[in-house]
Amino acid sequence: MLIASEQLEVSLKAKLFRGFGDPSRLSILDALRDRPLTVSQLIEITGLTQSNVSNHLGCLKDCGLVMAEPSGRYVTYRLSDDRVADLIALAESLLADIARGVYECTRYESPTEAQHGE
Amino acid sequence: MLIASEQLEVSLKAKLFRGFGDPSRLSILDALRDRPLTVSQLIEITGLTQSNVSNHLGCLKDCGLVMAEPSGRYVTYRLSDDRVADLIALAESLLADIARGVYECTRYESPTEAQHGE
DNA sequence: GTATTATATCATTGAACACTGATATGATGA
DNA sequence: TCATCATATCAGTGTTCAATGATATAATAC
Repeated sequence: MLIASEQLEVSLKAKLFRGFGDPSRLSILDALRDRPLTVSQLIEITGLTQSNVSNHLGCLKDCGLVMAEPSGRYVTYRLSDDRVADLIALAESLLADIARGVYECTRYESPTEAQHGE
Repeated sequence: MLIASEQLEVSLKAKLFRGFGDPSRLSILDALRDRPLTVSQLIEITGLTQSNVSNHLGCLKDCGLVMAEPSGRYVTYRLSDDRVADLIALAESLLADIARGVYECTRYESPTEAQHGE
């Protein structure tokens, strides 16, 4: 049985993973792997709305996954640590081998979407 | 702007991360880092209910993160790939440096819990 | 056979949270 | 000053999904 301090650590780790666990946030992080980008650039690359991007960036910044650097009217965001990119790369590598399984992991989804599996 | 196939890949990656993004699932994966365990052992270690553990194991198995090995009345689970443990280890390493930020990433949480911030 | 143990499944419920739209802030230029 | 541009914030809404409780399955023991 886990003790309190362990639960807190697990909870923190889970929260960190959830930072990567949303398609919008992940596409933002993904874009920032190549180079730092302004909010406008992120909006164009991801195709998300301005407020949506801004909300997610706020979360990612609070979580320490990205850093903001304002200059004039623009704010440039970059990954705060190389390990953020490493985590995504490692996940990609893992995913390459288990993609089918993840794709079919639809037990919590709507019946309609679950039909996509083979 | 992301094209369809890229969105699908991002969506898959996000889903993979969400496998790690719940405290219950993460504590199960965490426990399995040391050694394979039966469902009963996981129930005892994590303190979760039987149906809860079983539900999460089902998801983790569908997603390819763990493997099940039935023997008699027992089912032993193990991590399906070393990179699953690697991902957790990398996240721990990253978390060690940005723990404060993640802890205070409360923008989507209740006002009471948000008070923890500085 | 019945009882018990180990695990899985399923429907329901409630909370977390992603998205939208409106508005606010803050910088630049006329 | 006012207008515009880039970004941030916030309230409202809808969806996702974790947790629970009940039930089902399947193996062992009696």
